[in-house]
Amino acid sequence: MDLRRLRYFVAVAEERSVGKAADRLRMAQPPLSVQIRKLEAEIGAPLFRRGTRGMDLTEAGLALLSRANEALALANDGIEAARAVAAGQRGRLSVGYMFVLANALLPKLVPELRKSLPGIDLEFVELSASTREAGLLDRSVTVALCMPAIHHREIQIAQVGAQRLMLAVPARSALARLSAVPVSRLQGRPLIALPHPDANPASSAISALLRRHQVVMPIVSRVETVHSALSLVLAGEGLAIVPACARLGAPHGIVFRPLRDATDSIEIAVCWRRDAQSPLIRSFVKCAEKVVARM
Amino acid sequence: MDLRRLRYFVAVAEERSVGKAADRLRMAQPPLSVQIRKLEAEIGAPLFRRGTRGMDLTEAGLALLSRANEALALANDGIEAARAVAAGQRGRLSVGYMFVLANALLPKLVPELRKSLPGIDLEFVELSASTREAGLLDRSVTVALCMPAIHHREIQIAQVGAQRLMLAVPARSALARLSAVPVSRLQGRPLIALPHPDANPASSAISALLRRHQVVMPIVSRVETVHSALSLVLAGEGLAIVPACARLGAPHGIVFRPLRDATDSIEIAVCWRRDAQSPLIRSFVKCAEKVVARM
DNA sequence: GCAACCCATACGTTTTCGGTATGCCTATGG
DNA sequence: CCATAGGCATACCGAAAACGTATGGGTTGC
Repeated sequence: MDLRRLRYFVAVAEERSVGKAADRLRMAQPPLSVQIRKLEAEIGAPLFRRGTRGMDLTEAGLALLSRANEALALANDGIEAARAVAAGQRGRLSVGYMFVLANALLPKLVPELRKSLPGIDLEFVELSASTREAGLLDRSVTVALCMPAIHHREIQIAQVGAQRLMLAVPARSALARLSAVPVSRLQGRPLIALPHPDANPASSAISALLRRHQVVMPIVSRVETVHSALSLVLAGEGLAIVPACARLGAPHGIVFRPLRDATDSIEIAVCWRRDAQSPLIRSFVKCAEKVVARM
Repeated sequence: MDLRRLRYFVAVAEERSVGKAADRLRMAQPPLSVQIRKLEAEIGAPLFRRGTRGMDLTEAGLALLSRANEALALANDGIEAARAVAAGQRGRLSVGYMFVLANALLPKLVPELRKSLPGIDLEFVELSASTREAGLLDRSVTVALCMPAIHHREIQIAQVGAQRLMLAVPARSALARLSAVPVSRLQGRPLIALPHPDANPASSAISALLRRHQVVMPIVSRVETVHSALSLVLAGEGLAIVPACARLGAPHGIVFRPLRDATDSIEIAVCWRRDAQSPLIRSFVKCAEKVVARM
């Protein structure tokens, strides 16, 4: 069953003439005549009545015509759809994000994406530090908004911005009275830490900052998310060093102070599988850059 | 755009492997690999991710897959439908009939057709003596139940029965008292005639009968249909010679009497275009014969 | 480090398709 | 009644596409 034959058949049926159809198809009349007869042979019944004034569909031919048209349309539609998806004009984009970025980014990012990527079905999935890598690798998300980036052989990164590190302290703490806290003042104070540096470079940025200032903070707890850290700060367990955007959505009773003499920051990055590189992802990165820039 | 390529594509997508798909398609692996790449070249984007453990659909491939499946199904469906129509297992049959036969035949014919031709859309169209031929020639009806048959170069005939000619007289007429009327008693009586013999052989059967008995009946009216003739008989305009089946549905006040010494009859025939010959028509003829036999 | 698996490439053979030339049939017109 | 024109079918040839076999390269797994 060849789609070309169906196309030829439709042309002949519509023109009611082999010659006219051959003209429309930019081919000679004899081979078209042959193809029509081959189609009839394949079906086992005549599709046309040959008259002296042209060809006329039989009932069997009429039965074939409508479906042949639909089949042709569907096949064309299929390749067009595939092209559109490949070009990033249509398709699905599953956006993973870390909760600490949600309040700061999503309210502006989502409308921006809907505007920049019309025709794309968007899905948003919250990722945790421990699942974000797997989510990309098993393709359950197409892109991930991470802080910091995921470093992995299969994963590509585009940094779209950065967040300064700030100190989170209880509002009634003595440190809260300072407009900016010198790093040296942290010496010996208990730290609520994010996952171990080996697994999470965010935490490693904090370690590097402390090490550079030769400050030691004993780790009293390790938590999975920034907001869990803030909860423990509020509970008086210790202090936390977190990206600035964590202020949004932070519980009452916590205040954020810049660290004097420290401009360290954590990168905000878009991450995706190398082999999933596509125009859609490029567009997403552009959107993310734009939104982060005016964050 | 070749349907074969789509079939190959679907096989590879389902088997997630060129080798397995080639096996299923009963072909070697290399040409299948080539065809897939040609399809990708035609679309302008990769449809599969090649891994070391086989092939995996990309988003573009996924977009194509569903429509490719539908297109394949439609194409198959189309050729199956065409075959079914050609075999008379599906399709449309437009049945023309003359009103004089309707009361006698249709109540039994319609259920018989629905039973014998399941899957066929039936349509019933009343034909007049003057339009029945055109109805067949322009294919607005597929078959025509006629009395008598249509004689035409393009039209084929199957006689399925015959109806004796009977005399139609007003109930209060003197002739109505006879159980059978000798043809000689018709001498000189006014006749309500059907269309001229040249155009209508039914009328010519009546002429032949009268001529054979050397009886002359002056023609007082010519009417289009048998039932119009009966109306004029009831009005006292004259007598009519009509097929026996005209009794069914005849107005009150008319009686029908056999003609003594005359066994003349008019054929009931199924007529159809020669070039529309089909299993469906053969089945229809069989049904008509069966129904007419027990009429 | 070798075997197994899987896809890609190369090349020769076969099938299929398209073009040209031509024939047959029917309608039309002088 | 013959001639012409229009339309489809057939025959033959050259070109393109597809298929099979042989083979290469990369990765996984024992």
